[in-house]
Amino acid sequence: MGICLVEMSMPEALTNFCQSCTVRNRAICGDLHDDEINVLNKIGRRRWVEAGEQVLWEGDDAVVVANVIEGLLKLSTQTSEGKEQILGIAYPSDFLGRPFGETTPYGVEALTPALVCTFQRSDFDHFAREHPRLEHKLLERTLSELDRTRRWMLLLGRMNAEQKMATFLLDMADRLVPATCAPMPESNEVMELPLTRQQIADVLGLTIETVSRQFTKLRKEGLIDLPSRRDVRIIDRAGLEALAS
Amino acid sequence: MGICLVEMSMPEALTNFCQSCTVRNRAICGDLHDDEINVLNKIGRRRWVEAGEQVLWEGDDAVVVANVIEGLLKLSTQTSEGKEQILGIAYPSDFLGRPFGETTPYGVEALTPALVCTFQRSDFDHFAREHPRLEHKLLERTLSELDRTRRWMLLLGRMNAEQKMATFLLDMADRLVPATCAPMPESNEVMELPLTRQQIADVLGLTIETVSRQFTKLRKEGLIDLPSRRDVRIIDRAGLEALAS
DNA sequence: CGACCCCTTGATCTATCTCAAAGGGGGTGG
DNA sequence: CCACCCCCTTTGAGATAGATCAAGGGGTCG
Repeated sequence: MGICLVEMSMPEALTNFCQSCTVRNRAICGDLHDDEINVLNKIGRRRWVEAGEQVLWEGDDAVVVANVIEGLLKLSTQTSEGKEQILGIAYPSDFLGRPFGETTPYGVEALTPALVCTFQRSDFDHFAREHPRLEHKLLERTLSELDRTRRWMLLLGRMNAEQKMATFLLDMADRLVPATCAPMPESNEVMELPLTRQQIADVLGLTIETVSRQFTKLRKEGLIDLPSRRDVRIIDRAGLEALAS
Repeated sequence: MGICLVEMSMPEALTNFCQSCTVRNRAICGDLHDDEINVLNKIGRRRWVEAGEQVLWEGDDAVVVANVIEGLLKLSTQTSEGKEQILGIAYPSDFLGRPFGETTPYGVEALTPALVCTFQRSDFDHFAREHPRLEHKLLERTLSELDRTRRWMLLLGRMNAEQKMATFLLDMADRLVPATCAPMPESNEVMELPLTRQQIADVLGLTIETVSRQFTKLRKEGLIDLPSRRDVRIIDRAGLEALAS
């Protein structure tokens, strides 16, 4: 569908990152003209974060927002007792943080090494208000994210463990494809999960043991294969879809 | 906080509803100038819907969007087996529907008699793209709604029935106040729930029996009083907050 | 007055959680 | 290169919160 460029290793001395940004066409900056991009480039800063590194802290004053350029991150929050709920996974071109807000409403942590393009929120807010095309892109993205989040509410509130797992696996299979430049959904392709069993549990509102048992169950039923801890091969997509219903 | 006008019963012969709209200052049209409002007024249509009446159907082509002027509505979706999950409650000044999208992602049904200001989505999209101030308001509203929805994910995924109920009651107490023009949170004020027990269950991802038992439990513990089916008096707000944690 | 709907309460069942212990797999240090 | 260790995962056994099934109560409306 979209053009999927291989990242060029540019000499980092080049100051205008945006010109060579691999996600520019998909991210919210995609509709800006070159002169506008140049202004945005001046207020943004690229940063690599390691897997496991925290990028945004829940409850902090919302001082930075960011665009994901490469890698995967998780958005999460927790109860006062420390039970975690993962609110979503951020993929390349996704937007992070809370523009026009006082506090960051969720924590963000890298699941893989990730490259993010960060902005001071005040700079970003100011720029956005002056560039309706950027605000429009952000609006479309936020509306889509709201739809996705609401669909996940149905999973959390009304599905059993089996339905949750099937839905999760299909969702990952769909979303991981564009993120990894893979060809079209070869149903029997192996996908590498960016999440541990515990993190999958935190996405689905389950415990790690239940997730593990469901993996085993789906494998024994011949719907999936588990070549290694992190890898899953979907053998019977239609079967999973029937479970996810 | 905000000014809370008593709705004037205007002669409906007046064609420019916007000029006297009780939610105009709070809704997304709030920042428009008079001439812009006049254009918007021409493409919008006011409509009363009865309690129980469906306004938007999940999965339909997204042909209309709307603003809530008066009354309360529920947004909901369901599993293929028919289990319902309520995704949120829409209050006066809230926005309904999916601008810039193909299909309506959730159903909308009035909980009370409600007055909505509807637009053909194509008209609205067109108008919005030409009026950045309106798009900005819509963006802010969508961002807030996303935050709220994500907070609810923590409830659905990681809270037990007691925590869900306490959180629900506190949330309703907070949100019902501005909607009903009541004075400041007189903690011992009775609030009239706009939801049946079944609908509360559908908000919280529980069954009606569990909701009923939790109501009884909270009443016996002296945290709330239940003067009638639909009425709740919060007796011990701090106690509820401790449970909601 | 009766029917209907919504709500409450009780009894039982079960999906999932909790607690516990035993595999691997991969990396590190000897 | 091997062995050990650590962490993640799997599996088992038992406990339990909430679901399910069932029955009865009470308010409201025709």
